[in-house]
Amino acid sequence: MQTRQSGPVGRPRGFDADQALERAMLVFWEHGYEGASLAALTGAMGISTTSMYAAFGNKEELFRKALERYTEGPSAYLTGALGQPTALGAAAAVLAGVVRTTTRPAGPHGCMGVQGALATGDPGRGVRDLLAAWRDDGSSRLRERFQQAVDDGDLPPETDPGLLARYVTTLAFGIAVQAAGGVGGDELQAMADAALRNWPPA
Amino acid sequence: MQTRQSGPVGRPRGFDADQALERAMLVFWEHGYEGASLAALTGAMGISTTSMYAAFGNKEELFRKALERYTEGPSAYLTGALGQPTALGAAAAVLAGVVRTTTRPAGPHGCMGVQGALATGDPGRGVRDLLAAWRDDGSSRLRERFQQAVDDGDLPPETDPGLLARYVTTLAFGIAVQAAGGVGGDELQAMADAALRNWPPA
DNA sequence: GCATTTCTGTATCGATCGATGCGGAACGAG
DNA sequence: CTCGTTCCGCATCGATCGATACAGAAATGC
Repeated sequence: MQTRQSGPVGRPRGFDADQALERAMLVFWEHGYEGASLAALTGAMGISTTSMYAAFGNKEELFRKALERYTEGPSAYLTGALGQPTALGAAAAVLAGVVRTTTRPAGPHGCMGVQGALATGDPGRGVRDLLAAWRDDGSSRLRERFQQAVDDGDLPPETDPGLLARYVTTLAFGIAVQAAGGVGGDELQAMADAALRNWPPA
Repeated sequence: MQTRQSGPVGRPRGFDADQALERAMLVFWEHGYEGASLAALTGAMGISTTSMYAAFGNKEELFRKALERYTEGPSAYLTGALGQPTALGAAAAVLAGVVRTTTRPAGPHGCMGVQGALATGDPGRGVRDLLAAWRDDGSSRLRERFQQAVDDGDLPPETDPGLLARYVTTLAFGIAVQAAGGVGGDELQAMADAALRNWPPA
C-alpha cells in the first residue's frame, strides 16, 4: 500500500483559480449577490460558465468562497485591530480600517459584508443569512476583545462589552453604508475620530 | 368657459391605488429593488401587471413612488425629530425613530433607504443613486438643524454641524444594517442611549 | 340607444437568469 | 503509442425577468 505522490491525473486547469476568485470577489463586492450576474462574474474571471461550475460549484458557493477571500483580504484589518494593546486602540483601528477599505479609490466602495446581500428575494436568502452571521461574528470578536480589556483593567469593570461592541460595529456599518453612497474617506475618518474622543462612551 | 365638474371619462380603476402602493412599498422594503420581482409586487398589490404599468409607469417609477410613501410614512419620524427643541433632543429622536422603525415586529426589518438598493447591477443604478441621494438628504437636513442649534447657542460655537450630522446618520444607518440582520431593538436602543450620553461628541 | 374613453385579464413577447450536455482537446500513466 | 481522466468551448436548457398586444368590459357624453 503506497501513498500516491504524483499529481492529479487529467488535463490541468488552464486558469489561476485564486486570481479568478479574487476577480469574482470584486464583482460581488461592487454589485452585490443579486446584482452580479453569471455573465458579469465569468467575464471578469476570464473563464466560461462550465469552468466556473466545475471549480466553484454554483453561484452561491462562489459567493461563499469570495466572502472568505474578502475576510482574509480587504477585511483582514479586523484581526489586526483586535491585537492592539488597548480597547481604544482596537476600536480606532477597526474604524480606520473600515474607512480605508470602504473608500479605497482603486476598489469598490462600501463593504462586501454589508452591501453583498442586505435584502434579497427568496433565492438569495441563504446568502443574506450568511452575511448577517458574518457581521454578527465581527461584533462577537469585538465583544470578546472588550471583555478581555475589562478583565485586564483597561476598561472600567462596570463596562458592558456587548454594548461597546455594538457601538463600534454600528459605526463601522454606518460608515460602510455612506461609503457605498460616495461619502468621502476624509469626512468619515474625521467623524470616527470625533466619535472616539469620548471613550468609553458608556 | 366652464370648469369641468364631472368625473373622468372611461372605466374607473377597480383597485385602491394608495393601498396598492403601500403594499408595493412593503415588498420593496423587505426584498430590495432587485429582490422584488414584478410577480411578487403585483401579487402583493392584488393587481395585474397591466394595471401596475398603467397606474405607475414601470418598476423603477413604482419604486420611486414607494420611496416617497416610505418617506412620508415609516420614515416621517425624521421631520418630527428635527422639530425637537434641542439638538440633543433631535438626535435622540432620530435614533429612537430609526430603532423603532427598523425593528418593528409587524413590518420588514431594516430601512428601505438603506437596503432598498445599496449595491446593484447596471439596471438598478438609477435606483441606487436615488437612495444615495435620499440618505444624503437626511444627513443634510440634520446638518441644517445642528447649524441652527449652533446659531441659537444650543451647541458650542466651535461645533462642526456637518460632522455632527454625519455622526448621527452613521449611527442611524449602522442601526438599520444590524436591524436588517435581526439584532433586537432593545439592544440597539441601549446602544443609542449610550452613544448620546456624551453630547456633543466633538 | 351609440360613440368614445379607460381599465382589466389573458396570453405572450424578447432578453436574461442560473445551470448543463456534449464532444473534442490536453494532460499523466502504462 | 493507447488508455483513462479531466478540463474547456460551444450550444442550449427550462425558468424567470421586466414589459406589451390585444380584445373585451365598464364607465361617461351625446
